Amino acid sequence: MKEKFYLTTAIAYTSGKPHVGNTYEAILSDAVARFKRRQGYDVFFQTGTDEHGQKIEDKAKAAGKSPKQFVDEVAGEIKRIWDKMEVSYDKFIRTTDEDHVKQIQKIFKKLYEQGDIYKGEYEGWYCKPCESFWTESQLNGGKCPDCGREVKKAKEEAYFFKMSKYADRLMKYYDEHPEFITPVSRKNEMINNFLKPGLQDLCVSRSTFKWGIPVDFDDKHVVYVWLDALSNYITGIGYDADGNHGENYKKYWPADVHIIGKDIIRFHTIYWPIFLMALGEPLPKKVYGHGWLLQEGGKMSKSVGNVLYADDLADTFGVDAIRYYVLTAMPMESDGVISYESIIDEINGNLANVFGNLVSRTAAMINKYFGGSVYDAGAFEPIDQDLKEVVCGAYKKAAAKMDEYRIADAIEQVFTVFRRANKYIDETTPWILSKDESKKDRLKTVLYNLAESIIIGASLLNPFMPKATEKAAEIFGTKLRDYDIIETFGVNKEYKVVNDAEILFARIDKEKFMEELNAKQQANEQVKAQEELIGIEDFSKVKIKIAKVIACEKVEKSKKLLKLTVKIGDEQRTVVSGISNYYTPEELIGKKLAMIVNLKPAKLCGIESQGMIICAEDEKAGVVAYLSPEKDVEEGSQVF
RNA sequence: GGCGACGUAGCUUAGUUGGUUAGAGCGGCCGGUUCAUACCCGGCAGGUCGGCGGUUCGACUCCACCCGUCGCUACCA
Repeated sequence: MKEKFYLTTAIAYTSGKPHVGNTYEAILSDAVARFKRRQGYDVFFQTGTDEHGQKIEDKAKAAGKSPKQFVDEVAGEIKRIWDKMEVSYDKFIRTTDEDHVKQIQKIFKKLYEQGDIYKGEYEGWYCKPCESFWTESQLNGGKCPDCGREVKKAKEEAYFFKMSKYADRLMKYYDEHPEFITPVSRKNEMINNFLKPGLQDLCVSRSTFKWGIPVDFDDKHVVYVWLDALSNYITGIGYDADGNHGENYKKYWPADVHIIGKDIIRFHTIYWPIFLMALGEPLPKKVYGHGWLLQEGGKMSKSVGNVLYADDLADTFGVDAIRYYVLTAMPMESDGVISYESIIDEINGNLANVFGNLVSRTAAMINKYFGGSVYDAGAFEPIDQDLKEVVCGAYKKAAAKMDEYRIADAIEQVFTVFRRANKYIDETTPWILSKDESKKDRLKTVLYNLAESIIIGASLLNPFMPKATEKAAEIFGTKLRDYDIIETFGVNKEYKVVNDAEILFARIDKEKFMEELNAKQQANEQVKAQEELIGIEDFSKVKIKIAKVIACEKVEKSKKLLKLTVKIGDEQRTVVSGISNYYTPEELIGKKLAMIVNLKPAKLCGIESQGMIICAEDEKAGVVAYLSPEKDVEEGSQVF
């Protein structure tokens, strides 16, 4: 009987369209799922969407839609992208699914009835106008982060989960399963920051917004989104809080791995295991926290309009190329970087030149010398041995890397097959053999060895690039192999190659591409600039005046802040500005600079800031510069 | 502030319990080849393994300190 393997992605939050970095996780997980299937595991791969919470309620409202309407649209978009990227999930769960909702209510009730959840009082900082509770760390200079007004300590009724009760058991689980948190460096963060100081009980209900799963015995409250979201891993495969589990649950739980982003490791390695302990269910075997795929030259930002989306990139470069790229761009323990130039370099280098061209030249020779048909004619030469060893040895090396979730390294191992095969062509020089009638069998054997190497390599590459590798197999008139026979050379007895093999990966003219891209972006910016035109009445709301800095010092408690005392006409004000990385206090004293004077005051590190220095930022060069009048003007002069 | 990680060739990076000439890919330079998507193959470039000490017969790999970069520091997901 096949061994089971259950893996999941984190479910994607439906607050907006996922960028390529979010999509990376689905592709990564898919690569693992496909590799495991080739290895013969009975794989269940679950992904989906997390659709509740205040943020979504707010976003929907802003878009003039009902929350359900809103999440239907976004979830549809996410599913469409996953499908487009060939993510081969077995189940796509949505937290608005009826059976999920029902189970969450049952789970909440069960935990309440057994005393792990209790009713208490949530104490936080409350902003009355915004009707919002904030935590200490969310406050901005001691004030409401939304409106900047005063907040008050306030209490509200809420349900809490007794986290501390399970802390010792969790520690024990960490100790007994050293690979539970991967990379292990994250484990220390969890232990040192949370477990050692003592776990606080977690507030698991909300009553300040509605868009969530109602607590069925107390409908003022909705279930805290993380209890809702995390449980998808069991509800999606048929968990039942009453114990009448579905077949899939009995078969697949516990999960073999939860693949998640590094930002949510805490939820998956502390809260989730504790919820499971409380439910009396086994814990997942591993939580793998991957790094982030970042965009070159700073953050992706929707307002800047430089966000890369996987589906757009796939339209430009192809699904397989983007899958390959995002998988290889990620180092094991840190973040990866994505840029158009490096995508093109990878496509041209490894995909077109090494892999694609190998397929192309081999197919062409088989057609040219033998009319498209070739088999092992038995003309072995010692030089063949090394080729076969490299080709047949690649699986073990790649599989070892996959077991460590070092995907990029696994792919690198596969490429040694193609590199070795290219070298083999130079070593055996088929074009010279072809000129000697007596070497015909040798030539046939050489080309057969190449075809066989390509099929083995393509089979290994298949989990990462499903379509292109299948095409490669079609070119050689065969199918890709599962990994039980991947270490044997000579499985196929003969190859029949198609006549006009299509090019798997076209080379891209990088210079031309970048020029066209720049032209396109400039055009977009112009359009955008026009769209964002404002009237003079908008501008006149902002009062800018020239201020003279009469004193300046560093704010001790902070890294970035400077406290400035400025004179605007007869008035003296205190301003806090985050520019200490760019200016020393001495540099600023005596200077005249432009400042917004009618901004609502805000407390930063306990100091009230009564205005804002305006600065120009050159992100690329990392330069920040304040603006000052070109001629000397009296402080207090207005800027128009 | 507390805890932790990292800093290896122009770039991205491997380096397992310390041990002979520190590996690879990309880029660069030189040479070879023509089956192929101006591809492929070979060679070279020569990096004080962040800095300074220490332990050791011997350290990129262990310890201390310094410099730099980054992560986590709880109820927004």
